[in-house]
Amino acid sequence: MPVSIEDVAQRANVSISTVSRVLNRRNIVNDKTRKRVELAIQELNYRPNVFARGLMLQQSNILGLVLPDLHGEFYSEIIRGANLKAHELGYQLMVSSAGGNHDGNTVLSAVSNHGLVDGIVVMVSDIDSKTKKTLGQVMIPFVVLDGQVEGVKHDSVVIDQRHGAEAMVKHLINDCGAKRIVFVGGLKTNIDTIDRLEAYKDVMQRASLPVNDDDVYHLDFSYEKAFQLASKLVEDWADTSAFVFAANDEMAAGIIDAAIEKGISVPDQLRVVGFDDTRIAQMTRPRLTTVHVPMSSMGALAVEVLCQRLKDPQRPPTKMTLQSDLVVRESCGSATAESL
Amino acid sequence: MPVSIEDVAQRANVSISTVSRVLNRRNIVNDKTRKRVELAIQELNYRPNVFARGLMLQQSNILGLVLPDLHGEFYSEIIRGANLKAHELGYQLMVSSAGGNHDGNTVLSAVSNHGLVDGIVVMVSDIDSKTKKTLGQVMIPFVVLDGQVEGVKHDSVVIDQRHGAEAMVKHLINDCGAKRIVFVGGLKTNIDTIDRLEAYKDVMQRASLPVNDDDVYHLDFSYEKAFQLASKLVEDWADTSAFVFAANDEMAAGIIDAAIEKGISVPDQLRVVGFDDTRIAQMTRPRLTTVHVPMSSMGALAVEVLCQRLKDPQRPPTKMTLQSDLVVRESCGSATAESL
DNA sequence: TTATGCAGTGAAAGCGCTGTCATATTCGAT
DNA sequence: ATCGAATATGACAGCGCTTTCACTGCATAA
Repeated sequence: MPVSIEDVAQRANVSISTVSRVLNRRNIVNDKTRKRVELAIQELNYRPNVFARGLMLQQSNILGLVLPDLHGEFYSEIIRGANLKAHELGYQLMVSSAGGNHDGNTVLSAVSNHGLVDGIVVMVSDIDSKTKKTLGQVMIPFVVLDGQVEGVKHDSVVIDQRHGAEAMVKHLINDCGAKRIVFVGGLKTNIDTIDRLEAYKDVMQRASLPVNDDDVYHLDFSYEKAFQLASKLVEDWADTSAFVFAANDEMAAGIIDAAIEKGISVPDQLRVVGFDDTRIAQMTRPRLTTVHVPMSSMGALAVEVLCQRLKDPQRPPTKMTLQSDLVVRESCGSATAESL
Repeated sequence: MPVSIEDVAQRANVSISTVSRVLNRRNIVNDKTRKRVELAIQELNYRPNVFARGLMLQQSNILGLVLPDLHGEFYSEIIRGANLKAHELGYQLMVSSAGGNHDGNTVLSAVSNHGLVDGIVVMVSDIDSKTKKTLGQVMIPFVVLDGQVEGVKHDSVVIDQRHGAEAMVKHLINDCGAKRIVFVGGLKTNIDTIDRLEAYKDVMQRASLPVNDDDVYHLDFSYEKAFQLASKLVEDWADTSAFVFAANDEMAAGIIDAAIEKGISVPDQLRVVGFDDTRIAQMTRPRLTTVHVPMSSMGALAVEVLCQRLKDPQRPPTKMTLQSDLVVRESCGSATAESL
């Protein structure tokens, strides 16, 4: 049933070599012959077999995208950006989640060493994940999204989280008059959490404000956990005029909702800010002051860098940095709220 | 650099046939020989080349997932469910968006006719999309998610939207005392919109309530559009005690926010309900009464059905139906709100 | 003894393609 | 007429694998 290059050759009355030449636009094929071949291709609706081609060329035009998880808007946007750019550059995208109940390594090494994909974009959000070790063994080009892997040469695309995080904390202190800021992060080993927490501590110290370890919480980025935590603590926070800096928008939303449930008004009695600037940030009331992270750009840029490496394997490792920016809305009680 | 079956054969001192036999666990290989081969495989960290294998076997263990769009939590959850199930069954998933500025057909036919994927799951949300026509030409097994394609035999996984939609409208009328319900849908040609609108009209008529065409709006499922529309109409709606039935949660959220902005209280002065039961539904205040659609199950089930078809190409076309259920929260003003 | 069967293995034929090399044709210049 | 170069095409090897078929021993049956 599947039509092969042989069929096309027969119909066009040429050899398969000529058909191949037409397909690959390599050497010049006589105009008339080319027309004939192209017609045959069209009539038979012929598509070159990817496997045969891959076998010869040792490449597939498929890129792998391995994320820690597929849950939520954050990853969804990365996928979207990556997918768009991949197609733009003539590649297909294969998405995998390293997490879940599956062993990330399995997936990763399966995908990469199979020779199926030409290169991969990996997001490593956990500081000592096994994924990192596995990456050391990966024989194909890969770019690390939002992280670094020691001892292995690779390209990377990172977000300058510090910039946004620092701007946020400064804003809370200088413009909103914060004296106490509670930090609600993700897991202790999570790279993003670490970066954001450090920025928070730095700015606090520079502003001569105390950094109380009791004011640092490590959850799992989920709405529910944040809601639960806040349900217990929100009254105390409000009483002490504390600000809450959540490491993502979802947790910020959970905290706001917990506050509302306790009859505490945000931002009048409690100020809460988030991180990421997902659409959630615009859906909470009050809308979230947050740090904008260009998620789909991350995906797109990572794919782009990967493709460049594929084109030129010799180029020195690149590290691209994307900026994160403070977005001021209402949840921090600041006067300078942007309009919708 | 890449180690081939040849290398393994040499190291184990056997022919490649034997190595292949060990790999495929087909004919019985002598225990001792097998051990030797397995050792060699391990020592060399050998992985069969996917292309060579695909070329012989005419199959790749890759499944395609083609969605109308990759934006938002709805699709993200489908991907997640599909991905998990695919890995569970030993397949890789390739995700494509038919939408965007890319021609869905191109992607679809490229993916399918290339012979790269063994089968595809396609979501066709537009009633007369070109995708449908393209599907007619697809030569590999495919399952349609949330739709039907006339004239072509295929499996499908659908959501019984009517059930949920009817339950919703009945609830609004019977339990909440709605006399006028405004319907805010997606595009006129969108399958889901059509289903939900029909259910809405049916129930309205059966309840002897007027269905005013002016009360039916067609937007694009986005928060922003819904917000804009509601900003103009929300006061009129509130004055006439209208209920708003939005065809997804995002639009419902936009409408609620527009109302709040105009100083109209939800659910006291205006009642708004959504559809899908994405996480957004729990993040709005008041939380959304909505219809739960099992998104990740959709993805998983579609993959499962596809794999069954792959195993048994002869089996008659299946149509699996997933249920949608009313979830009552606060935004409809009903007394029977569930707790968080 | 010769025939028969069977477990275990190797040789070799492709799968559909690309790319190298050889061959055929044409044309301008000797 | 003869040659060289340029142009256009075909024959064929080989990518790494699976699978068929043939072959080798060795045990059992006739």
